[in-house]
Amino acid sequence: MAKYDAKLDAVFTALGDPTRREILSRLARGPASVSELAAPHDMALPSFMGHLRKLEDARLIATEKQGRTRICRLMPDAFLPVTGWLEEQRALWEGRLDQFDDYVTQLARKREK
Amino acid sequence: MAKYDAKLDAVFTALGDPTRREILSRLARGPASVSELAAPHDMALPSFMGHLRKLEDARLIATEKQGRTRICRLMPDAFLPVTGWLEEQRALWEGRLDQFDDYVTQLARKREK
DNA sequence: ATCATACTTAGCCATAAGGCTTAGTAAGTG
DNA sequence: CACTTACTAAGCCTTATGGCTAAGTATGAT
Repeated sequence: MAKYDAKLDAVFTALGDPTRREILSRLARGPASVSELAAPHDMALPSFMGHLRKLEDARLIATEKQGRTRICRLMPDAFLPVTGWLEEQRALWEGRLDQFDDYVTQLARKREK
Repeated sequence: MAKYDAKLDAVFTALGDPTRREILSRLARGPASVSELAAPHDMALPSFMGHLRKLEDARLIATEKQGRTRICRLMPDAFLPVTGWLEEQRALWEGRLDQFDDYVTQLARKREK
Protein backbone atom coordinates (compact mmCIF):
# COMPACT_ATOMS: atom_id res chain seq x y z
CA MET A 1 0.00 0.00 0.00
CA ALA A 2 1.71 3.17 -1.19
CA LYS A 3 2.16 5.94 1.32
CA TYR A 4 1.79 8.50 -1.46
CA ASP A 5 -0.49 7.80 -4.37
CA ALA A 6 -0.34 10.28 -7.23
CA LYS A 7 -3.45 8.70 -8.74
CA LEU A 8 -5.47 9.50 -5.63
CA ASP A 9 -4.17 13.06 -5.67
CA ALA A 10 -5.25 13.58 -9.24
CA VAL A 11 -8.65 11.95 -8.88
CA PHE A 12 -9.63 13.59 -5.60
CA THR A 13 -8.45 16.98 -6.82
CA ALA A 14 -10.35 16.54 -10.08
CA LEU A 15 -13.50 15.75 -8.09
CA GLY A 16 -13.06 18.85 -5.95
CA ASP A 17 -14.63 21.13 -8.54
CA PRO A 18 -18.37 21.38 -9.27
CA THR A 19 -17.92 21.95 -13.00
CA ARG A 20 -15.91 18.76 -13.27
CA ARG A 21 -18.37 16.76 -11.18
CA GLU A 22 -21.18 17.92 -13.47
CA ILE A 23 -19.20 16.83 -16.51
CA LEU A 24 -18.81 13.38 -14.98
CA SER A 25 -22.52 13.16 -14.17
CA ARG A 26 -23.34 14.03 -17.74
CA LEU A 27 -20.90 11.49 -19.12
CA ALA A 28 -22.28 8.79 -16.86
CA ARG A 29 -25.35 9.00 -19.10
CA GLY A 30 -23.26 8.46 -22.20
CA PRO A 31 -20.46 9.89 -24.37
CA ALA A 32 -20.61 13.48 -25.62
CA SER A 33 -18.64 15.95 -27.68
CA VAL A 34 -16.75 18.85 -26.13
CA SER A 35 -19.30 21.43 -27.23
CA GLU A 36 -22.23 19.33 -26.04
CA LEU A 37 -20.54 19.08 -22.66
CA ALA A 38 -19.64 22.75 -22.57
CA ALA A 39 -23.10 24.07 -23.47
CA PRO A 40 -24.59 24.13 -19.93
CA HIS A 41 -21.54 25.85 -18.46
CA ASP A 42 -21.30 29.62 -18.64
CA MET A 43 -17.64 29.69 -19.45
CA ALA A 44 -15.35 30.34 -22.43
CA LEU A 45 -14.43 27.19 -24.29
CA PRO A 46 -10.70 27.29 -23.51
CA SER A 47 -11.51 27.53 -19.80
CA PHE A 48 -13.82 24.58 -20.12
CA MET A 49 -11.20 22.57 -21.97
CA GLY A 50 -8.94 23.06 -18.98
CA HIS A 51 -11.42 21.11 -16.87
CA LEU A 52 -11.62 18.34 -19.44
CA ARG A 53 -7.86 18.08 -19.44
CA LYS A 54 -7.79 17.64 -15.66
CA LEU A 55 -10.37 14.90 -15.89
CA GLU A 56 -8.40 13.20 -18.61
CA ASP A 57 -5.13 13.52 -16.65
CA ALA A 58 -6.87 11.82 -13.73
CA ARG A 59 -8.04 9.09 -16.17
CA LEU A 60 -11.63 9.80 -15.19
CA ILE A 61 -12.47 10.35 -18.84
CA ALA A 62 -10.94 9.41 -22.17
CA THR A 63 -11.30 11.39 -25.37
CA GLU A 64 -10.97 10.62 -29.02
CA LYS A 65 -11.03 12.87 -32.04
CA GLN A 66 -13.62 12.07 -34.68
CA GLY A 67 -13.16 14.47 -37.54
CA ARG A 68 -13.23 17.95 -36.10
CA THR A 69 -15.18 16.73 -33.07
CA ARG A 70 -13.72 15.34 -29.85
CA ILE A 71 -15.81 12.68 -28.15
CA CYS A 72 -15.49 12.23 -24.39
CA ARG A 73 -16.49 9.17 -22.42
CA LEU A 74 -16.44 8.23 -18.76
CA MET A 75 -13.81 5.79 -17.48
CA PRO A 76 -15.59 4.49 -14.38
CA ASP A 77 -12.68 2.32 -13.24
CA ALA A 78 -10.87 5.52 -12.24
CA PHE A 79 -13.15 5.65 -9.22
CA LEU A 80 -11.80 2.40 -7.85
CA PRO A 81 -8.74 3.85 -6.08
CA VAL A 82 -11.03 6.38 -4.42
CA THR A 83 -13.63 3.92 -3.20
CA GLY A 84 -10.75 1.68 -2.14
CA TRP A 85 -9.15 4.40 -0.06
CA LEU A 86 -12.45 5.33 1.54
CA GLU A 87 -13.05 1.69 2.37
CA GLU A 88 -9.61 1.46 4.01
CA GLN A 89 -10.42 4.46 6.15
CA ARG A 90 -13.74 3.03 7.19
CA ALA A 91 -12.01 -0.22 8.13
CA LEU A 92 -9.45 1.62 10.23
CA TRP A 93 -12.12 3.58 11.98
CA GLU A 94 -14.34 0.61 12.65
CA GLY A 95 -11.36 -1.38 13.83
CA ARG A 96 -11.08 1.01 16.72
CA LEU A 97 -13.59 -0.57 19.06
CA ASP A 98 -12.21 1.48 21.91
CA GLN A 99 -12.89 4.79 20.17
CA PHE A 100 -15.51 5.91 22.64
CA ASP A 101 -13.48 4.78 25.66
CA ASP A 102 -10.65 6.96 24.45
CA TYR A 103 -12.91 9.93 24.22
CA VAL A 104 -14.07 9.42 27.78
CA THR A 105 -10.44 9.06 28.88
CA GLN A 106 -9.60 12.37 27.23
CA LEU A 107 -12.43 14.10 29.04
CA ALA A 108 -11.40 12.56 32.37
CA ARG A 109 -7.79 13.58 31.88
CA LYS A 110 -8.92 17.10 31.10
CA ARG A 111 -11.07 17.32 34.21
CA GLU A 112 -8.19 16.22 36.43
CA LYS A 113 -6.04 19.16 35.44
CA MET B 1 -30.04 17.34 -5.18
CA ALA B 2 -27.95 20.50 -5.24
CA LYS B 3 -26.26 21.35 -8.49
CA TYR B 4 -23.33 22.85 -6.60
CA ASP B 5 -22.33 21.46 -3.23
CA ALA B 6 -19.72 23.46 -1.35
CA LYS B 7 -19.33 20.62 1.14
CA LEU B 8 -18.26 18.23 -1.60
CA ASP B 9 -15.81 20.79 -2.91
CA ALA B 10 -14.18 21.19 0.46
CA VAL B 11 -14.03 17.49 1.27
CA PHE B 12 -12.78 16.30 -2.11
CA THR B 13 -10.19 19.07 -2.24
CA ALA B 14 -9.04 18.26 1.29
CA LEU B 15 -8.61 14.62 0.28
CA GLY B 16 -6.57 15.58 -2.77
CA ASP B 17 -3.37 15.94 -0.78
CA PRO B 18 -1.23 13.06 0.53
CA THR B 19 -0.24 14.84 3.75
CA ARG B 20 -3.87 15.37 4.60
CA ARG B 21 -4.84 11.80 3.76
CA GLU B 22 -2.08 10.56 6.05
CA ILE B 23 -3.36 12.76 8.85
CA LEU B 24 -6.81 11.23 8.44
CA SER B 25 -5.40 7.70 8.45
CA ARG B 26 -3.58 8.46 11.65
CA LEU B 27 -6.65 9.95 13.27
CA ALA B 28 -8.75 6.96 12.27
CA ARG B 29 -6.67 5.10 14.86
CA GLY B 30 -7.53 7.64 17.54
CA PRO B 31 -7.22 11.28 18.58
CA ALA B 32 -3.82 13.00 18.64
CA SER B 33 -2.23 16.34 19.42
CA VAL B 34 -0.93 18.65 16.70
CA SER B 35 2.71 17.84 17.40
CA GLU B 36 2.06 14.10 17.51
CA LEU B 37 0.40 14.41 14.12
CA ALA B 38 3.10 16.64 12.72
CA ALA B 39 6.05 14.48 13.79
CA PRO B 40 6.12 12.13 10.76
CA HIS B 41 5.87 15.01 8.30
CA ASP B 42 9.03 16.80 7.25
CA MET B 43 7.48 20.23 7.27
CA ALA B 44 7.53 23.37 9.41
CA LEU B 45 4.75 23.47 11.95
CA PRO B 46 2.91 26.47 10.48
CA SER B 47 2.79 24.71 7.10
CA PHE B 48 1.42 21.62 8.77
CA MET B 49 -1.19 23.65 10.62
CA GLY B 50 -2.42 24.86 7.25
CA HIS B 51 -3.31 21.27 6.37
CA LEU B 52 -5.10 20.79 9.67
CA ARG B 53 -7.11 23.92 9.04
CA LYS B 54 -8.26 22.63 5.65
CA LEU B 55 -9.34 19.37 7.21
CA GLU B 56 -11.20 21.24 9.91
CA ASP B 57 -12.85 23.57 7.37
CA ALA B 58 -14.05 20.49 5.52
CA ARG B 59 -15.38 19.14 8.86
CA LEU B 60 -13.25 16.03 8.40
CA ILE B 61 -11.67 16.65 11.79
CA ALA B 62 -12.56 18.62 14.89
CA THR B 63 -10.05 20.08 17.32
CA GLU B 64 -10.17 21.19 20.90
CA LYS B 65 -7.62 22.98 23.01
CA GLN B 66 -6.55 21.24 26.23
CA GLY B 67 -4.11 23.49 28.03
CA ARG B 68 -1.39 24.38 25.58
CA THR B 69 -2.13 21.27 23.53
CA ARG B 70 -4.65 20.99 20.70
CA ILE B 71 -6.27 17.60 20.34
CA CYS B 72 -7.56 16.54 16.93
CA ARG B 73 -10.10 13.83 16.23
CA LEU B 74 -11.63 12.37 13.11
CA MET B 75 -15.24 13.24 12.20
CA PRO B 76 -16.11 10.23 10.05
CA ASP B 77 -19.56 11.51 9.12
CA ALA B 78 -17.88 14.03 6.84
CA PHE B 79 -17.25 11.19 4.42
CA LEU B 80 -20.96 10.62 3.90
CA PRO B 81 -21.51 13.29 1.22
CA VAL B 82 -18.56 11.81 -0.68
CA THR B 83 -19.69 8.21 -0.56
CA GLY B 84 -23.17 9.45 -1.40
CA TRP B 85 -21.98 11.27 -4.49
CA LEU B 86 -19.92 8.31 -5.63
CA GLU B 87 -22.92 6.07 -5.17
CA GLU B 88 -25.06 8.42 -7.29
CA GLN B 89 -22.50 8.27 -10.05
CA ARG B 90 -22.37 4.52 -9.92
CA ALA B 91 -26.16 4.40 -10.13
CA LEU B 92 -26.17 6.69 -13.16
CA TRP B 93 -23.55 4.62 -14.88
CA GLU B 94 -25.18 1.30 -14.14
CA GLY B 95 -28.54 2.69 -15.18
CA ARG B 96 -27.15 2.96 -18.68
CA LEU B 97 -27.71 -0.61 -19.80
CA ASP B 98 -27.24 0.52 -23.38
CA GLN B 99 -23.77 1.94 -22.71
CA PHE B 100 -22.04 -0.55 -24.97
CA ASP B 101 -24.67 -0.22 -27.69
CA ASP B 102 -24.00 3.49 -27.79
CA TYR B 103 -20.32 2.90 -28.20
CA VAL B 104 -20.98 0.65 -31.16
CA THR B 105 -23.33 3.28 -32.57
CA GLN B 106 -20.60 5.89 -32.30
CA LEU B 107 -18.18 3.69 -34.16
CA ALA B 108 -20.73 2.94 -36.85
CA ARG B 109 -21.57 6.61 -37.27
CA LYS B 110 -17.88 7.36 -37.59
CA ARG B 111 -17.40 4.72 -40.25
CA GLU B 112 -20.32 6.08 -42.30
CA LYS B 113 -18.77 9.51 -42.64
C1' DA C 1 10.38 34.08 38.53
C1' DT C 2 12.36 31.53 34.81
C1' DC C 3 12.44 28.47 31.23
C1' DA C 4 10.71 25.18 27.92
C1' DT C 5 6.87 23.52 25.30
C1' DA C 6 3.14 23.83 22.12
C1' DC C 7 1.14 26.13 19.37
C1' DT C 8 -0.17 30.80 16.85
C1' DT C 9 0.26 34.96 14.05
C1' DA C 10 2.18 37.58 10.45
C1' DG C 11 4.16 38.05 6.35
C1' DC C 12 6.92 36.55 2.33
C1' DC C 13 7.59 33.63 -1.81
C1' DA C 14 6.88 30.49 -5.86
C1' DT C 15 3.82 27.78 -8.37
C1' DA C 16 -0.66 26.16 -9.78
C1' DA C 17 -5.53 26.90 -10.66
C1' DG C 18 -9.09 28.85 -13.08
C1' DG C 19 -10.78 32.35 -15.59
C1' DC C 20 -10.30 35.47 -19.89
C1' DT C 21 -9.26 37.09 -24.98
C1' DT C 22 -7.34 36.75 -29.38
C1' DA C 23 -5.80 34.26 -33.01
C1' DG C 24 -4.92 29.91 -35.16
C1' DT C 25 -5.89 25.17 -37.53
C1' DA C 26 -8.50 21.28 -39.34
C1' DA C 27 -12.72 19.30 -41.08
C1' DG C 28 -17.41 19.62 -43.07
C1' DT C 29 -20.76 22.20 -46.13
C1' DG C 30 -22.34 24.50 -50.22
C1' DC D 1 -12.80 27.62 -53.26
C1' DA D 2 -15.24 30.18 -49.60
C1' DC D 3 -17.35 29.74 -45.27
C1' DT D 4 -18.69 27.81 -41.00
C1' DT D 5 -17.88 24.80 -37.19
C1' DA D 6 -15.27 22.76 -33.57
C1' DC D 7 -11.67 22.82 -31.35
C1' DT D 8 -6.67 24.33 -30.14
C1' DA D 9 -2.81 27.30 -28.88
C1' DA D 10 -0.75 31.28 -26.73
C1' DG D 11 -0.55 34.46 -23.47
C1' DC D 12 -2.39 37.41 -19.74
C1' DC D 13 -4.56 38.13 -15.20
C1' DT D 14 -6.05 37.23 -10.39
C1' DT D 15 -6.49 34.34 -6.57
C1' DA D 16 -5.44 30.19 -4.04
C1' DT D 17 -2.16 26.74 -2.43
C1' DG D 18 1.59 25.11 -0.02
C1' DG D 19 5.81 25.99 1.60
C1' DC D 20 9.07 29.01 4.55
C1' DT D 21 10.99 32.10 8.61
C1' DA D 22 10.69 34.97 12.49
C1' DA D 23 8.41 36.50 16.29
C1' DG D 24 4.59 36.21 19.74
C1' DT D 25 1.44 34.06 23.32
C1' DA D 26 -0.09 30.90 26.69
C1' DT D 27 0.66 26.95 29.62
C1' DG D 28 3.32 23.71 32.38
C1' DA D 29 7.41 22.55 34.84
C1' DT D 30 11.29 23.88 38.12
